[in-house]
Amino acid sequence: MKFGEGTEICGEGEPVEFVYEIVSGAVRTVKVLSDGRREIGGFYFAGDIFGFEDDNEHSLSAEAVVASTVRVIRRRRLVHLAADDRKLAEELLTMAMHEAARAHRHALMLAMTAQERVNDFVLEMAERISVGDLLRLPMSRQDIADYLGLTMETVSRTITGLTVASTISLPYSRTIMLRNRSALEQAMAATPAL
Amino acid sequence: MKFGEGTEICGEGEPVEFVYEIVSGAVRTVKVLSDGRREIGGFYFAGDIFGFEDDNEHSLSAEAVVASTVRVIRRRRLVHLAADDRKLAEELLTMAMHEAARAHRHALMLAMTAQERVNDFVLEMAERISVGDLLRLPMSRQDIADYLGLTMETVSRTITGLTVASTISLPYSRTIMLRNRSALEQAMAATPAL
DNA sequence: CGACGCCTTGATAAATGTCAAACGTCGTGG
DNA sequence: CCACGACGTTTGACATTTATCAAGGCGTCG
Repeated sequence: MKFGEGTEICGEGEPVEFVYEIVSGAVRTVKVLSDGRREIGGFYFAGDIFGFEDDNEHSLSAEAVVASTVRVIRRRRLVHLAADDRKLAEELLTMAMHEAARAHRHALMLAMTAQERVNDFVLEMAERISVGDLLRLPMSRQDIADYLGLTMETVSRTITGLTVASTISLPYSRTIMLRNRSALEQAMAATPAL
Repeated sequence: MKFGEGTEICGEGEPVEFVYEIVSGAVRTVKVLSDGRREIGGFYFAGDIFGFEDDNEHSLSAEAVVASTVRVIRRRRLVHLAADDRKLAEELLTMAMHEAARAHRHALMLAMTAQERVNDFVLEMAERISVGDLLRLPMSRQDIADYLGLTMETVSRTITGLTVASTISLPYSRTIMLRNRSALEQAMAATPAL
């Protein structure tokens, strides 16, 4: 199935009927609060699976960040298949644990400073969708801000700071050239304490 | 196995050899950054399972918040059993998805204001370990702060605010009487946007 | 060419963190 | 039994970070 930019793929509160695998494009999971604030739970790219939840309703809605094609699988069917296929069952478990790990990482990141969050974001995206040192972001500054729990302005200022420090360069606002990965990594205090 | 207060149950970076089920007590998962900041990934209580991760190493260490007894299970054994037991396999999957949901909720909470985080924390703990309207917290203010991404002082001030508003009362610093749950819930703007 | 949306930059305000001190509780020892 | 000391918590004054409000620039698409 295809979804245009900004289109809702599934809505918060809807029953979990399908699981989705992204063929191409990018998807964000979104929660909108009653006062208008918006939070993004995560971004998903080609090859990623989302919408696989245990509860009966989706806890977040999902929207296409850019025009995307998505493979839709019936949840019941998947669970049914897994009952007979040990390997598939293991894959599902692995996937769920990866999702948990990603959410945990997201949570830990949100407890850090704006600078660290942006650094972490750039590194995360670099791992997931960069081509060499070239990173093309499909999402807006507002999307990034809502994912990082910051404002668009703070994100923008922080990115500007990275270009000033020559850690990255920014040929277009959504294209990042990584010039100094170690500077990004090292600015992240995260270290296993001995 | 028994662990005394503050004891490490498993360390960050260690291989994932065991999975743990809490029989009694309380456990926190912890990450310490190189500059001394500490983050708490989650709290676990009697009946909860923790340490079930996919990667080869634990991403966080786990410590007993209070003296606790924990059942230790070999991870390999569990996976092996699940291969033959469809029901167990499903339970594991459900558990992993619940863990993911909890982490997602934690992340969304960290993007909110101090007031909302504390409200959410009180409600979460109320759901998990309160007896009626009486909530006895096993963890210190510092633990709460590290879980909420705030400072101890901010947590303390916010809790004081709740007592002033008669939303709760605080006979002892670690004992909370819930006087007005709806005030807590309503102060949380989280609503499915229509 | 013009208008619109997105991004950046600037000035100021609000929230939260930092540093420091006082308070209370609890356990210990006189 | 009371006094003391240690530790966790609360409170206060002030600093810093980030948000808010507002304006300007820049690129894109009609």
